[in-house]
Amino acid sequence: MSSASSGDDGDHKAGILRVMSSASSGDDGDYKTQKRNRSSSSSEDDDGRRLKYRSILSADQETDEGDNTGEEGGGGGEGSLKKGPWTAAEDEILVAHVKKYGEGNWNAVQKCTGLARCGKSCRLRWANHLRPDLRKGAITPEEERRILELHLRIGNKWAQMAALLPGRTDNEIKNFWNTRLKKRNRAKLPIYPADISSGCPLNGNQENADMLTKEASQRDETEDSKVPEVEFKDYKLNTDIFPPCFDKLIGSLVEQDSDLSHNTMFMCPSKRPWKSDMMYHNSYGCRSSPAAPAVFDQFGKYSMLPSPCDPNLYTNNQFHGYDPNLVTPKMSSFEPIHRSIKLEPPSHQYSHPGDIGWVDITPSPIEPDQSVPISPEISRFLPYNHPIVREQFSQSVYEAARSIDGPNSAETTQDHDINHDAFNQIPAYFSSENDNENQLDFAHPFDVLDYTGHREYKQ
DNA sequence: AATATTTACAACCGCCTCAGG
DNA sequence: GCCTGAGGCGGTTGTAAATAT
Repeated sequence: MSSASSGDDGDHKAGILRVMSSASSGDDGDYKTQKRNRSSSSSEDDDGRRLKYRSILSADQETDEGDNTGEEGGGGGEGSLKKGPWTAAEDEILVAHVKKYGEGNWNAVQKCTGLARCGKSCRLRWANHLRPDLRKGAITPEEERRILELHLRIGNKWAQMAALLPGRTDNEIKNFWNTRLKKRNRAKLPIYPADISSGCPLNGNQENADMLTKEASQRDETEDSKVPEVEFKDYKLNTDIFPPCFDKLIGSLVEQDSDLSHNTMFMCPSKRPWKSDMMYHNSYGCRSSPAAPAVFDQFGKYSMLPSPCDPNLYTNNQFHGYDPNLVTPKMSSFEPIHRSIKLEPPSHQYSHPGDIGWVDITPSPIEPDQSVPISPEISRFLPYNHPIVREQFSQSVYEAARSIDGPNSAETTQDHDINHDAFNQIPAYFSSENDNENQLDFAHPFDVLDYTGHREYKQ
């Protein structure tokens, strides 16, 4: 303990220095890491904080312990289940029980051991603290990046994130995220660093979540609890599908409007997955189809483009494209959300400003006679990465951008700094007929162009 | 030194899904 | 189809410690 505290001292100062310097640089800093390291270094096997917590609460705990022993004898009645911090003795009992009977059937713990804890509490205690495969200590920079990327993709799906971060618990990740969010909110920093927000698909997406679930289960099957480092790097636009300008485009959307990028647009809209839903809201609060086009190649798979929203949705400061039914004002106690939002199942409607009722935003089905950017016989059945398709698609995007910004601003496609309005014209794919998930991998870039009706490029 | 604020973390709560009867 | 219990998940709260003022 004494050695730990002397070590703490050094860390302490280093921590302060680092905080100070990082604060001025606007960086997140390692304050938390320092603090956590200190905490975890005080105890190898258990986290120091909990020990301190326990000792501080000793008076209370003593009586509890007494109650426990007395309870077993005195038989605490039904309703006398204990709450609050777990004691070492309770931990021992629970561990012994799990060793003997395995996980599950948590309600039996109380009956078998006399432990005055409800099944839920036992499960939580085991899962978050007693499991042997838990990874103690601070969240590493790699893990942090991973968390950011995952959150960007799937939102507040802590359990799914935990499945992809071996040794970390959903609670841990959630706490980490909330603290981080609060901090960055206060500092008026964007939630996601630019390199992540511009390189990752957007969250709140069921496909992403499902994909990650599969990923996690595959990881479970195949082993090893180490997250391959390669997954932390090189997130980039899938240029097999989209021209490089899209990278800028999406990045610029995130970056240019800090108000948009700050909180709202990436909040996960749903508390629960809706497995049966074929239509999903993306991070813009708009519905998307599972068959929406693949854009990014993270994890070697594809994610989704923003689904077709009314371009007007993006032009207002209030960002009306966000379905007010999707996020809750009680999202958290520290008000990370600035706008009126709530968590409810995805609606197939969105509230139009000024409208009392609801407006169905279901796009009209694409009419075959009007939506043929290029010969459908060719483009629609060519592979998405076919050179012809790529070339023509690239040209189409260029033309689309030109049509918005005018011919004078028509630099090269790659250099063109597509502005917010231009983004509104980004074609988004939508088809209620293409519900087959397999379609995802074959979503055709030109399908994307149909929706917005940019047909100038039609040859 | 005292007080206020921030941070990290554990634990609980309520809701949900699912399986079994 | 309904009910019930178990388990899972995400949101929230409470607390000590660390840090700032």
